[in-house]
Amino acid sequence: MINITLPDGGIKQFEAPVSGLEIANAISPRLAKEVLSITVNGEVLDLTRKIDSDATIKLNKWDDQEGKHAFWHSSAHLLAEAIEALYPDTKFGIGPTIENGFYYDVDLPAGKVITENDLEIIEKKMLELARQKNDIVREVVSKAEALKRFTEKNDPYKLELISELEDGTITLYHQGNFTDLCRGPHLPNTEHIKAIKLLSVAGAYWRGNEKNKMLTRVYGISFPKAKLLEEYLVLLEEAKKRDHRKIGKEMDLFTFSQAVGMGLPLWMPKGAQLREQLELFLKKVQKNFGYEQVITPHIGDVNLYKTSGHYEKYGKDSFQVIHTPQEGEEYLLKPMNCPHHCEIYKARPHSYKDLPIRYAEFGTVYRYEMSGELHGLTRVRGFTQDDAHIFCTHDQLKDEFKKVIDIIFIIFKALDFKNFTAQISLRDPKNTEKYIGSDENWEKAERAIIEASAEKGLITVTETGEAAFYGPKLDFMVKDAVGRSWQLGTIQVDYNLPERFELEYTGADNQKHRPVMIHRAPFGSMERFVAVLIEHTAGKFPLWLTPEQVVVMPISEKFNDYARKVSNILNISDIRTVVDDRNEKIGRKIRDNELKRIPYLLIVGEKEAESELVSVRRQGEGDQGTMSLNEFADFISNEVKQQLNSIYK
RNA sequence: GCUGAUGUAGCUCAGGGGUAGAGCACUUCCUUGGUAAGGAAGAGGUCAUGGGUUCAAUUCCCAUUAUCAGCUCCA
Repeated sequence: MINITLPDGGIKQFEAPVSGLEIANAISPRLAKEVLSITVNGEVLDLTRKIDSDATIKLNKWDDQEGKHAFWHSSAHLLAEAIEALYPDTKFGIGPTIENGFYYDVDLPAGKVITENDLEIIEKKMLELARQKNDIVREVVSKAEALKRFTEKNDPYKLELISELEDGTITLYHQGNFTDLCRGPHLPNTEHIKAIKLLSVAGAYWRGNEKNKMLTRVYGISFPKAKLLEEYLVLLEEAKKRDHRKIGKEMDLFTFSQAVGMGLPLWMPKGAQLREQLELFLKKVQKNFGYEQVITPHIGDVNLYKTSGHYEKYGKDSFQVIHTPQEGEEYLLKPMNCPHHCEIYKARPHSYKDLPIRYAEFGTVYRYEMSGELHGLTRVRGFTQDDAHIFCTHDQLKDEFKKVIDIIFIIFKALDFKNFTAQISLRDPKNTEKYIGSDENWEKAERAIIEASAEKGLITVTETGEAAFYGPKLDFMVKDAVGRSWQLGTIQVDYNLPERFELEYTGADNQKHRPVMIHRAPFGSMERFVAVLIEHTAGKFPLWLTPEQVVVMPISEKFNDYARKVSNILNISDIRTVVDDRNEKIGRKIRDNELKRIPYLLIVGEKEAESELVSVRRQGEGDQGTMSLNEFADFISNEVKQQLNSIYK
């Protein structure tokens, strides 16, 4: 007899060996039907694996990540089985699970392609195979045996994978006529897979290397119940409606023009208004934190970027140099603001008493992203960073770092970004020659970042070897509507540029010292930030950001003058208004869908015009009553203030 | 950059080898006088661009270009 400890601490005794499925059955037959995998002493295993000694277990169902994992992994095998049946002689790469679903990389026989239209056929085949209720059987094989089997199948990808595995650790999984090299775990039987949707098909390089052959990758998702699939598809549809490209078009925020060039966004009046509000907000915060605004040009002498080292690293792969009538004179569109700010720092001598110095600029930069990388506003070729560079002493580094984290917190709070990931990127200690700067400085900087993050209560993930070559960094990632992760805020410590630009300050000891530089951009870039903001809010911005807060609507053209007067008076109080001229021959009529995005509607007619009043309606909430202009101005300012005050708490 | 898909009115899309279609938006007129509206008429297109096949191409073929999905990349 062996003791099996359950998650609630209860212990059950079984005759060894016992399988997960048998344990589940002993608890309840219904559980046995729902359970998908088993965690035994922390290791996730097939339900059919025999346990032969005391163990702590957890039975994983659909709601458990481990359960979904096994489910989707088996679904990937089912996909491969279906493809093999429909396209004989296909060679198989890998077929893992992903956050939502699974994919399989396949190398189709010459001349065959899978297009979106074929997905439905493959889906049907998968369901047909699932209904055969085949057991999924695990087999342990020697390396020699594995190599032999896949040599027979003539599958170069699996052979490559096997050749890298250690003998004794190799397992195969069989279901029906299909066999795959796989570590598992899997479902006991394909019958659990009841609903399948193949989502897309795309190319993917074998092992992610662009020098390798491009395989066909089929993405899919599967569920134990049809209803769950329906719900997921609805969720996907909802996410698509929040796409910033769609909303940006609907709300007239920004556009792209082929005549201007790809990846070069054009901000329309309302988008510019939104962006301006964000900029004003950050400028105000930064002012409180002791930043000074600077302004630098969009181009710089090529030699500036040779000094900074950027030209050498990226010159060939970026926008090319700008020539002038003067022979030999060459300029570059600026790909970053740092060198310019270094030159500002350098323009005057500095005392340790002046530090830290914080130069901020909404600096527009140009980077030649590869054409396939461009994506709405999230990845563009010309964008504005909310950039700032802090020049400080080593001793001030940690404190400055913490202050930058504070700014990022303020912004994320202001816009209700709760689901962000903070990632600390450190250098690879085994490969220190890749990085510049002394070991001592690196250790100091890394410690400063780690401690500053910890002291700020930030939950971080740490990536070793992901640091920039000039210093460690802390990045803030936020997900868009469909779950793609984008880097927004970034804080980077830099030892490289102060060195290259020979930046100095005079210390208390009357000696020259080198300052440390912090690059930081809380939004990351205005473009990407606005994109993510749109997807988070689905275009319903907080009142303080809304491009148009109030629409004034006269009930007839007789009251147009009064409507315009109302608008002007409110504008003086910084309330962004627009007049609906629907009853006048000249002027702009506010479109219905436009109207629905404006929070307040002021109706003005005879009663209002006589005693300088407005009738207020709040979008979605109906009549708010009649009030004087001053009352309304206070009313709306209070709402804005409330929103902003809650940010600082 | 790679693989695949797509490009028809301002927007969302249908169509198809022989005068180019719808809904919404737009313009004008009418109605409506406390209203997040109603009716009628009108205007709007080198069917992404350039070649080819054809008596005839927006439609078929090729190339280019842009967009979309994914891969790769992201100072």
